[in-house]
Amino acid sequence: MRGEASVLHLDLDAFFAAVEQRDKPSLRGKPVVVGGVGGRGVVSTASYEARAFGVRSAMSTREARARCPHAAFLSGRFHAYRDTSRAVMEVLRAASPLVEPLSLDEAFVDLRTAPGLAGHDVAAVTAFGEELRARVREATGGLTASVGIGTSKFIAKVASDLDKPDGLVVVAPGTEQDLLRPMKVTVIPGVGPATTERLRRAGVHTVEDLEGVSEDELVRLVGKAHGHGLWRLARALDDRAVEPERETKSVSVEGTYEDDLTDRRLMEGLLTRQAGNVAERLRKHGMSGRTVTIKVRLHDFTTLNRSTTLASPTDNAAVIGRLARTLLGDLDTSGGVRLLGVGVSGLADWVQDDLFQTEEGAQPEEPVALPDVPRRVWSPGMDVEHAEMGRGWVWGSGKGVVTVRFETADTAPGPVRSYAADDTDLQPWPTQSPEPAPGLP
DNA sequence: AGAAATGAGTGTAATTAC
DNA sequence: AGTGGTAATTACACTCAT
Repeated sequence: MRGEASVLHLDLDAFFAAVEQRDKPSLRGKPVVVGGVGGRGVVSTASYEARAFGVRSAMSTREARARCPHAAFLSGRFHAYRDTSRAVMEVLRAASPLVEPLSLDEAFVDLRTAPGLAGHDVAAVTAFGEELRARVREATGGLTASVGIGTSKFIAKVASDLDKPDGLVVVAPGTEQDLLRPMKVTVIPGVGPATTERLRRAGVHTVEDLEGVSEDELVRLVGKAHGHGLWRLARALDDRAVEPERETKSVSVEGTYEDDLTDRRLMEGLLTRQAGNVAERLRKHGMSGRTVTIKVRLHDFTTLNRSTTLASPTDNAAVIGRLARTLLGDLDTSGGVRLLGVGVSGLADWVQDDLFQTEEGAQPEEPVALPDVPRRVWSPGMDVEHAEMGRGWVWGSGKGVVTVRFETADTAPGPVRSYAADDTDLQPWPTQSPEPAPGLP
């Protein structure tokens, strides 16, 4: 808790959907839903137009389609989100070097280290925040951001939610408790459905109610660390620093399949492939880890984890894959499996250079057939280029036909054409293969 | 010798956030 | 036709060593 309002939280409004509307003029002002488009997908982000129909983040895409059938349903374009995010973070760092990104669309900025910010009175930080919002809009081709400024991370984050989209709220020092007391306990970070339910049973609904509960009682209700933390946050006590660098503690890959898996050989093949992806990412970071974990979600949504720890860290795909398959062997998957995942934790930021540790002399693994998960070649929303029509994006595909709308961020809404799915005049754009996952510089 | 306390390490599940 | 992917934190149970 600082004496002055010098923590800023910035949140881009409906980020993924806003990027799509920027790059697809025909979708501006229309409902847009970004997320998984398959039968088991969930909504990642809904534009405000879609929210008006009750579409929400984390809702199943099926339900979103029921509520807003005329929305554009797009799988994501993570390269575009990552590039846009990078531009935003650069703007923030130019304003103050101490920036803590929380995700692609959110960051804390420490205003104590902002050059060109004379004082931290409410008027000064308000002007600073507005200037920052303008620069973000400038740097992103028109995306809006909501900003909150306060005496701590907690307050800044609550504040950025108060007037979104496209708003700014500064919480004057000393007014924090008045702001929080009438709010529901769910405003407190770390209070999700489970904690809310426990507190509800104890008759605690608001922050003010929470303030009336002793620390001992809270610890009894929700556990030691959480209880202590809640007791403090209920009083707006928060001295967490803005941390620009946070080290990775685990790397994992998981996937949900369109149909439940029943074939053990197939599951092993998929785990093997995931192990390869994890190993590749570990090596890219120059890291290795000792603990290998698999995650299995059964047909009934029961989720299991199994892990094992090596004597020394590895980044070897074959080692990770073999351990993953062994761990799967302990489980009863006869009812079918909807999700499989592989992760490595206990990371060391160096690579063990030990010949005995490598798989040099090992027998080649029995190659596992990978009846691959059908990869959607033309996913809705993806960028394409046509030999004659130029750049556009995939509206939809099926039955061997792809429908494309030809427009970009800099054009007017463009025409729609359909092609055979195997038409070589139509190519993904940009030509290089898409980025696997967001995360790394 | 044996019991008890302590702390590190491991494995699993639960919870949360974004 | 019901629920994503990645990561962090914590609780709790156990084992092992001292």
